[in-house]
Amino acid sequence: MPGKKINPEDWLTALDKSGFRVTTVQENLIEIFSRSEYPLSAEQAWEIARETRPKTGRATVYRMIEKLEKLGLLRRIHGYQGCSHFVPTLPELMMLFICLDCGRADYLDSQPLDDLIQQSEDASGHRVTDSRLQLFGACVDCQQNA
Amino acid sequence: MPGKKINPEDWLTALDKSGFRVTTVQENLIEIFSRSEYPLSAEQAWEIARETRPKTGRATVYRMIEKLEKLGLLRRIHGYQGCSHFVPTLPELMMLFICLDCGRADYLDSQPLDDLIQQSEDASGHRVTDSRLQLFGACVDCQQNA
DNA sequence: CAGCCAAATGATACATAGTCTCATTTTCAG
DNA sequence: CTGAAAATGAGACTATGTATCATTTGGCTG
Repeated sequence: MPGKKINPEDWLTALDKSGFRVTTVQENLIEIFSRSEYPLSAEQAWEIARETRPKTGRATVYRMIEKLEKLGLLRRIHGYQGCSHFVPTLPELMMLFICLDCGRADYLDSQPLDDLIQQSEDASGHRVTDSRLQLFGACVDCQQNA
Repeated sequence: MPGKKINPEDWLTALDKSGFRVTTVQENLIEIFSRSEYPLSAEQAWEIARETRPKTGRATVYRMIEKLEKLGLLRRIHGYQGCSHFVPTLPELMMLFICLDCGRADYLDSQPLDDLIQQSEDASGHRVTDSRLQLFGACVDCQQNA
């Protein structure tokens, strides 16, 4: 379902270019986030990280997430229940669909959202500088298996 | 800016009709939520509640919010930073704009959002059962004062 | 390649947000 | 008015996230 792939190498390059040091912890965490088909919470990422590097500290994971978010590589999403899960940012602006059955995230074309925002700005007079849209429901696969 | 008003009496009636008991704590909290122009967090509501009823318990506020949410009177929104603020639900479906300067919430017509969702369903094949959209930026008033 | 310094890390204390429990109080039907 | 059920308040507890600081690490310098 994800369709789009992220290359961990690119993330490490981006870190390096931004003046940050490239460490083994970071390689590990980047690997985890970029490979996951599901939005991960910080705690989930920490758990997975300790499978291969048991001494990984909790704070490191949070710091890393913050860093990746600032670099625009990771994007915070607001799940149906929880509020802090993360998915890799795609080069194109996209909006997210989350399947309530299998939990997977699917990226959708955001052009319609851009149009909607434009429309709302015109109608209300407010200036919109940021937006959060997430759609929830049953994905194509889960509809068939139901 | 809010434009729409909520009548506390209606909320109490709704509680009563649903078989819940009507208490003074609830009256107080309903008053607080229905009067506020700003989305309130549970902690904020608790703080305000204790101004007039110092002994109000924290758990009571959380329980009350849960109840009002289940009755569809209160709606959880995801602020720009925080993730759990609440606004009164309006009879019509509406989407929210939050001003990043003054913090106020404005309700916008949600028809365009319905159309967008329909469009996304058709394009992706997923079935959308719920959505969260919030717009952030500068409201009309704050743009003028800038 | 050895040494140095700043960045990154891990451990842990702390902070914040929210839940659970239970004894006491309140509501309201009879 | 009275009793049962619901609601409440106090505080212990959990989960999630942040701050501090001594130690380790990466990678540049000579």
